[in-house]
Amino acid sequence: MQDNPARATIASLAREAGVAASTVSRALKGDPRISPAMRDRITALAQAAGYTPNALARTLVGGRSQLIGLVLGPIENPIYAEMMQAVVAEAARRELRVLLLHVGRGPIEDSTAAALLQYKMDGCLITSAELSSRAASVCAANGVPVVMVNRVPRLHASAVACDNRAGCEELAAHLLEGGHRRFAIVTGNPDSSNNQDRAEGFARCLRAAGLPEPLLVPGGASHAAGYAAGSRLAALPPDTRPDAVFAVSDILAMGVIDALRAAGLRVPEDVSVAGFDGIAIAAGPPYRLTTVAQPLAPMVARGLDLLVADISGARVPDDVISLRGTLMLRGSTRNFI
Amino acid sequence: MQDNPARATIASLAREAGVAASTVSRALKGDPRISPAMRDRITALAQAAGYTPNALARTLVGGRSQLIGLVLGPIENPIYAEMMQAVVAEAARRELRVLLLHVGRGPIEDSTAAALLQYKMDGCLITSAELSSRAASVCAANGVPVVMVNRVPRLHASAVACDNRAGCEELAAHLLEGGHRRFAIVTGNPDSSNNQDRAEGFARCLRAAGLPEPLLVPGGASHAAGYAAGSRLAALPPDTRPDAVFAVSDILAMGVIDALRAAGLRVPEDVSVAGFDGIAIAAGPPYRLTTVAQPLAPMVARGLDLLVADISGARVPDDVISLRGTLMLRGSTRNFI
DNA sequence: TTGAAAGCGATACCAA
DNA sequence: TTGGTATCGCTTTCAA
Repeated sequence: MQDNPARATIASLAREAGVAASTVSRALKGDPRISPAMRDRITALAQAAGYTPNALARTLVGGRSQLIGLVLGPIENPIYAEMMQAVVAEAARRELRVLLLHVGRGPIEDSTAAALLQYKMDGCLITSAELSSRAASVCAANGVPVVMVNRVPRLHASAVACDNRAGCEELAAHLLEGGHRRFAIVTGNPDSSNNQDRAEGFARCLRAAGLPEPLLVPGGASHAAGYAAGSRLAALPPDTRPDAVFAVSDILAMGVIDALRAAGLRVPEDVSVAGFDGIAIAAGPPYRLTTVAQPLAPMVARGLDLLVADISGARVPDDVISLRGTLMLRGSTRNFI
Repeated sequence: MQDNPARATIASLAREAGVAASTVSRALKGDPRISPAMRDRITALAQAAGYTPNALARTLVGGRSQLIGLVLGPIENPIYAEMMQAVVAEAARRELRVLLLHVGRGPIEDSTAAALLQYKMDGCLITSAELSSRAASVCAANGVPVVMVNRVPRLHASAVACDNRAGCEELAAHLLEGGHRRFAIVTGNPDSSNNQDRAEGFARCLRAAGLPEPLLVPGGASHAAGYAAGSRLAALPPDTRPDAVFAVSDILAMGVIDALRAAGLRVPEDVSVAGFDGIAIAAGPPYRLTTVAQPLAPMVARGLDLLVADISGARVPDDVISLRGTLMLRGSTRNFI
């Protein structure tokens, strides 16, 4: 079924049908002022010839490219892979193609950022918690619409993120009700707004409940960082050891749990551990992690809607959308009471 | 720094410089037969105007689009996220852009497959172990070069994969030397050539060593599947329980370990467990998984080289490249002797 | 309802 | 060394 020999084009179809190219173009996109007979004839011809429109030529004329760029966070954290999957699915639903711009840490290379302009991408989705982002500034400088997912907006841009505050409140309330009184918070990278919000939001709830300041343990963004933090916690004298640990991300929490257990402590019997994100791998054994699950698909969907709106010229005034996460009560935390 | 107001084009630069468009085009790409003076002048102008070439128009003329499609396997397995990162990095190095075609299980939607043609992608990289692949047949039917990474070729296409056989031999030899005699193999999805090769390759070594057939436990492609398999192993009467388990992928092996431990067995003291892939998350505690690490970056690099060669018309006769993995001896296996 | 022609941005060929 | 022009595939006025 080889048909390399010159793909069919509007022109070739027009020749074959003995009509003008414009007629073919119209017929193919269901222009109302084309006779049904003509439309059917052309459609059949196109079908037979295996015609595929050239999206590039179409874009050149002045239309949209239907291409969006995607900047992805560090893949050590499975949340980004899950996010990517959601993006691909939701984008496909909107007939958008996803161009991978950058993955992981480190500044986006100039050439990659340039691609954004060169390929006339309609917009850009930035799903990274890291603050820095060359792509963002390139977009801003060139009027390319941007939407941030999973982070607060920098520069001016719309954003959709999980409601960190509400999530932390629910989680904190649950742990407090469960009888926990000595808390530790394993923090994330300081350049991530999410991490800061979550640590701060959680701490605020403890204060509101009249508890002393929680122990702050510096973490990071990986299992290893969580493990290190967990080791430090495990090394604490039993009487100062927390009875509940909140790690600002699931991947961190997994590391914490592993370290605690490696040190002979039981989770949740000796220490409760909770996270934030809702990644799949942490749901089952051996973690059964209590966490706040981010509504990934809805977040991405809203983000794309915002992007599409912005692309369409609807001057959305830099919306910032916050979606509620879902508290997932699982086996890594317990009730003392 | 807004400069939406009509981006600079070759034509606008030509007008500004008072020369022909063709001159600008040549000057910008360092055509040898353009006067240094002219080149400098135009380059400066372009710089000042913030000129960015329109890759779409360039492609339309007949050149390559520098766009390649990427079909990614199920993201439950971290190996695919790591692979994606390698692809983005290696592609960038070759000035190629990566269009995300499909992620995870399920047939690639028609619209996505169509994008392959519509956007004039130069080629396609398929990094999935699953056999089915709509993208592959679309490519084959339309003469779009394809290279498979991490799977053997179907249809005709080049491929680069890890040498499953050699890896399994090394691993098996190590475990045999360590004194293990009763083996179990946790298999993967039957539609994955890698999984079959690995299970078969490992079993062959055992036979060669004069051991009885290993216990075959059906697994899958997820931690959960591994956990289920591990649970079945743990439930075996102690005298029939294997002293070494080989899971055909790391993510499976992790599940196996978790299940064994949950059942009160110690790894590696009671049972050794080894995997295949070399994913980052399994390297550290609590798994410290002994495994065969796939040379991801080299695999992807070779894959792209093959693809680029094919695109350039060098009729490579469907190469199949096999790269050696690296045996990583870690704490999940032990030596009895 | 259909046709003809202009043009999107860049390249390449043929002249000069 | 530089200029003009055709062309890639498609859309979109403007006519007919």
